[in-house]
Amino acid sequence: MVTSKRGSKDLIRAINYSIILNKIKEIGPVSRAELAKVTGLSSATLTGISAQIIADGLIFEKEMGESKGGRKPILLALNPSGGYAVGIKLTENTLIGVLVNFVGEIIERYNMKLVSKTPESVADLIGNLTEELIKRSQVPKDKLLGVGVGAAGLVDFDRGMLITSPFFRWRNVPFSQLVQNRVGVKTYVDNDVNTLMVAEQLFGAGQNLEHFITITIGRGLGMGIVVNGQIYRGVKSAGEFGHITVHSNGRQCACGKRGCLETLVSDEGLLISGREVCSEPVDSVDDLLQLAESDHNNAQNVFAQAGTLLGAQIANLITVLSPMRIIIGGEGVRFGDWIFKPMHQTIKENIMPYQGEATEVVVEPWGDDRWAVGAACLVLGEFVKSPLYRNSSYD
Amino acid sequence: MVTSKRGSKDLIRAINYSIILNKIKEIGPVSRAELAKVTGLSSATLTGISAQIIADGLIFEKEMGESKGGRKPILLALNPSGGYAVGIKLTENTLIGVLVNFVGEIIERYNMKLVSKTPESVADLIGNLTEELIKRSQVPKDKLLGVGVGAAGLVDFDRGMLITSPFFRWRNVPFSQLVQNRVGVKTYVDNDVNTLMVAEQLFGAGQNLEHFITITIGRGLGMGIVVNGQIYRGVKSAGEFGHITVHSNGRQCACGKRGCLETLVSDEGLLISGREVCSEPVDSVDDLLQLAESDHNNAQNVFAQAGTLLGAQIANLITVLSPMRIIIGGEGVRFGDWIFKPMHQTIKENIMPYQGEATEVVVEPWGDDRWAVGAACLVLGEFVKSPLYRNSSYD
DNA sequence: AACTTTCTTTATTTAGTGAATTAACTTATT
DNA sequence: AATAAGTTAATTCACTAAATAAAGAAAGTT
Repeated sequence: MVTSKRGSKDLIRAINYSIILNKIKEIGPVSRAELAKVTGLSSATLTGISAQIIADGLIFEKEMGESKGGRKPILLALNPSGGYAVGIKLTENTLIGVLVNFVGEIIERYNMKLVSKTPESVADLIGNLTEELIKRSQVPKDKLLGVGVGAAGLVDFDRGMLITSPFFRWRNVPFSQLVQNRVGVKTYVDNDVNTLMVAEQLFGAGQNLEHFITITIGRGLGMGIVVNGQIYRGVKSAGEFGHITVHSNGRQCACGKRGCLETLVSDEGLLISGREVCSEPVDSVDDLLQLAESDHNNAQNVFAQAGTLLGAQIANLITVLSPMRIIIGGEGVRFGDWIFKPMHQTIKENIMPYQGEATEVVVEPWGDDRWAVGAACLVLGEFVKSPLYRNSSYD
Repeated sequence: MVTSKRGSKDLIRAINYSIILNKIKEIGPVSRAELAKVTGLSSATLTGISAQIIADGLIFEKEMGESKGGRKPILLALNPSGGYAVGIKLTENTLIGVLVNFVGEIIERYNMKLVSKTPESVADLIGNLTEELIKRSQVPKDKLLGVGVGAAGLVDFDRGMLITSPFFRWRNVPFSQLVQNRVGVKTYVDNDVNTLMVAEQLFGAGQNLEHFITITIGRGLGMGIVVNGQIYRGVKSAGEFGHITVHSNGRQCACGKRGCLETLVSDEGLLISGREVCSEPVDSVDDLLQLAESDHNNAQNVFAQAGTLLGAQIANLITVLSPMRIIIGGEGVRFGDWIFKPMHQTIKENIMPYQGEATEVVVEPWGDDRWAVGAACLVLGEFVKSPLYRNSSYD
């Protein structure tokens, strides 16, 4: 009723191209014959389209398979060096950069300190960082498929606009355009949680899931939603999970409201709670974590209460959205059982008996370059995504 | 990444057929030339496909338009008598039936009392009701496009299964198949909130909205979600809004949990709350409503508190999902400002300053046959829906 | 009579398909 | 071991159908 991408030969091609590419990613290495079987396409079509994807460099004839009593199958697989993407996480003072290959493996890492914080100078520095990554990795420049940038704040992905940016006080900056002008390749900008989610979707715990949710715990409390294999963005930035109201007269939040979940479950929220109940000096959440691990009861309770609150809200999320999986990530993953044990317990107590059990809640191990890898996956995603969900046209 | 409907000539045709049919529904009566312009299809294609839709009886050449300095345009419009659908709402003791035309207008109404409550006898009675509706309306039988059934409880739409049914204690009943065998036309079964939502989507406040949410207040507290123009169902029945936990030690709910929103905001919830605070006899929510309207302070507070609770949860919903619109319907709409004024107030106080304002919350006027009309719209929706979102295949 | 706008017809292009063909094996038989 | 028969994989080819551009017909206005 809303979709209006019109049917054309190019669309057919693009759809089938994408189906085949995705199946190879999913079950490859795999023969053309097998692909024809699982996709329902004819073997003739498979010959044609696979030739095209090979010409595009995205897949290659990797090896011969075992014979099943006849000619040996030629197994097709994603070509790791078929293309590369640069991913950059924008933080308050630093650009964290990675260069990944077509299967999401990190080839090169490099960070740069921000000196000036105007949009132009940050875009320029991203250009420098991109060039540095390419130089160090010795990847041919024309194999760079694009640059992805992940940033905190409200982002209009389709227009590549940073609507608000907490660190820089920018407003409605057409950032992807700025970067694209500098680097000369297609550039995507998205909210950092969404970048992380795309990484999970392509190469992580979100693979082949129609619906899943990602929640990140760290400086803030973020959330991303995938519905029918595509990121759901709502009219204006869906997924502001951290700004759910849990206490109508709670702590003041930076968003302007009071009692947001984030004022209790986030680095700063935990820190404040910790200082309220600990007589020891608590300079950071890591201090608080240390206290908890050295058997400090009040510190443990701070994490436990945060976990309980988080669990209650996640349970409600499950009740309303019934996702296949909820993936928890972010720097806060290091709080471990102190927070996640009570969280799981509370989820269990608050979901519906039959309906809620269908959702799996997993805490993913965390690595510091995850944000940046996610940003790079924005680029890769555009190649793997179904054309129906893509912004770019093809006719 | 998930979608796998393969590209074929039939798919192109089906997509463009659907685009044109929808555009005519949206902006018709409209000329072929204008349709070509807004859809991006060639005029030749428009000639071909419009001829086909006319042959199918779904549109017709309604009238001539004004000349703009050349040949007068022939305006195409949906054909109200292009097809008819029967919609049935399953309640505890009664079948509420309507027959609607292709543009959703009610042609005939009829109800039947349930005598036996086995799946087979209910399916049989639906057959009788369908035949009665057709007889009375004098609609030619071959113009009946299908039968839609709306039921409370958990429904597996794709399989047409009633997983659980609160009124009848059925379990995993393949109900659409049972009815289809009896009536001989395509039959769809869905949760009643979803049927209502499809009606809003096709002919009501949800037209041309990519994302919106429907909330129904009545015997229960239901919710439906439309994302990208399609109903979002989750893994297991998304939208159990009534079973969000609001008080961890609250009232016992029929679902097995405690403190569900529904135990406070629903006919029964209001009734219990009313009895707790009113000395007068309160036999039904309508008694309570009467008391409120005759200036009974405690009764008014019962509604106000329910409205506040509801508003707080809707605000959180907006924060997380950022839908374009939230449509509130159901029998509870008659509580009017007693409940909706505090609801709106609380929503306002609890949404995020910038993000939340993008969502509009509307209370729709209620009619008793809405449920049944919605069920009929399940059938019509299958004709208007984009083939990409449809279950049925076409090759 | 000249111009416009709407709609249809015609020839062309192109993507998928089934059937036939070629390629490259394994297995049974002599 | 040599050969034939059978299998599976991949490609080639003729065919079909849907969109399209371009040309033409229809029906107006100026």
